[in-house]
Amino acid sequence: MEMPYMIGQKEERKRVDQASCGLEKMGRIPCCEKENVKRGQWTPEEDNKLSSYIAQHGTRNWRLIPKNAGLQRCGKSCRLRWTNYLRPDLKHGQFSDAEEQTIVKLHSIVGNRWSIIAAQLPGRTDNDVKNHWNTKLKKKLSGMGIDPVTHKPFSHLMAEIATTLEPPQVAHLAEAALGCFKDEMLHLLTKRRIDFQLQQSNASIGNATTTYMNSKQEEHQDDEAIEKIKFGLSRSIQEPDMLPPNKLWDSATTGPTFSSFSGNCSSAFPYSGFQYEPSSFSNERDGSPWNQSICTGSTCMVGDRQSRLPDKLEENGDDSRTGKEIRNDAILFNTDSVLWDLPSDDLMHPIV
DNA sequence: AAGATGAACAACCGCGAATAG
DNA sequence: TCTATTCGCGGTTGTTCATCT
Repeated sequence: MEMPYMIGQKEERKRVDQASCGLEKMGRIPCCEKENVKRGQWTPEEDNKLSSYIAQHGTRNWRLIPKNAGLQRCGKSCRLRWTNYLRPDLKHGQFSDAEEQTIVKLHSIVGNRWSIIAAQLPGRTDNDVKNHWNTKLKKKLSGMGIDPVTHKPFSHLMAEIATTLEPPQVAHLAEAALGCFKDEMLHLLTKRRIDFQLQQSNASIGNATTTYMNSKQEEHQDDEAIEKIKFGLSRSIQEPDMLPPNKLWDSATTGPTFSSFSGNCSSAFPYSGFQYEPSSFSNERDGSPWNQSICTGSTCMVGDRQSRLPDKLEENGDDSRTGKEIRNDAILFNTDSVLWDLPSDDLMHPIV
């Protein structure tokens, strides 16, 4: 399917991109002739040509494959079509609960290293995993109050930030947080995508925790939950001095606080048999659970580009981009900064 | 019924790593 | 060791279909 309008846009963007990064000057060689190359959706005829050619000759030289197979496609495009769609060993159905769990677990460890994650899921490609993460899993975690980048509860991140601020700034932060998250909370709750049930009798003192519920609730319960969340946030705003120095928004304050909103996720993830381990989020051995920097999580953004492996891994000769030099999966799954106890036996393939 | 919006998936792009010569 | 080429990865965009208003 030719899409001339799209090609026009892309060419323009490419021209701008190249100009901005000096590629024209450097004389970067295009991966294929742009003219006479078809783009967009593949037709069944093209799929057949490519599949039968690869069945006979294998995937030795992607640049030659389109020529030899009689396709007006870029070699790169052929490779992508083959690896993401035509390969006979691919699964095309929905992701199972177990697969989703594996993705979340591994993402908490290796970040956006989709190829590493996909390698543990037979029949799934990195593109599949990436799309599934971006369209579903990220939202699920966010809906649970968990930051999909660091895999920490939003409340913990806020508390960590707050430790660096003076009380008046903390109040402003809480106010901003209320403004930022209010609409999303209301949306999620009223849409019944997630239901939050505040722990009833003992929620007010001591053990204020919020439990993720799959069960349906009455409309007025949603409203009540929203009101409680608002109440807790308001208290945090109005009484920042009441908050203990190292445990901002802790359950010590009466009523549900921001941390109680998402603090206990062990029964929170909507997959059977799956437990998110909030206790791992804090390093409580030194008595100052909130002192670690935001970036001590196993997946944090470095610069503007990649999430990274735990330091121990990188020290271990890891190629931070491909992960091909990772040798010791015991380190990978036992480091303190890892959120999950994922035995290496669980892995389909050792991460190498 | 029609337009708007969102979700899911497919495909493209540039970049850096790996490899060949 | 250096250079050119190829490959694979992750980010991003585009398309299609479903649902909502």
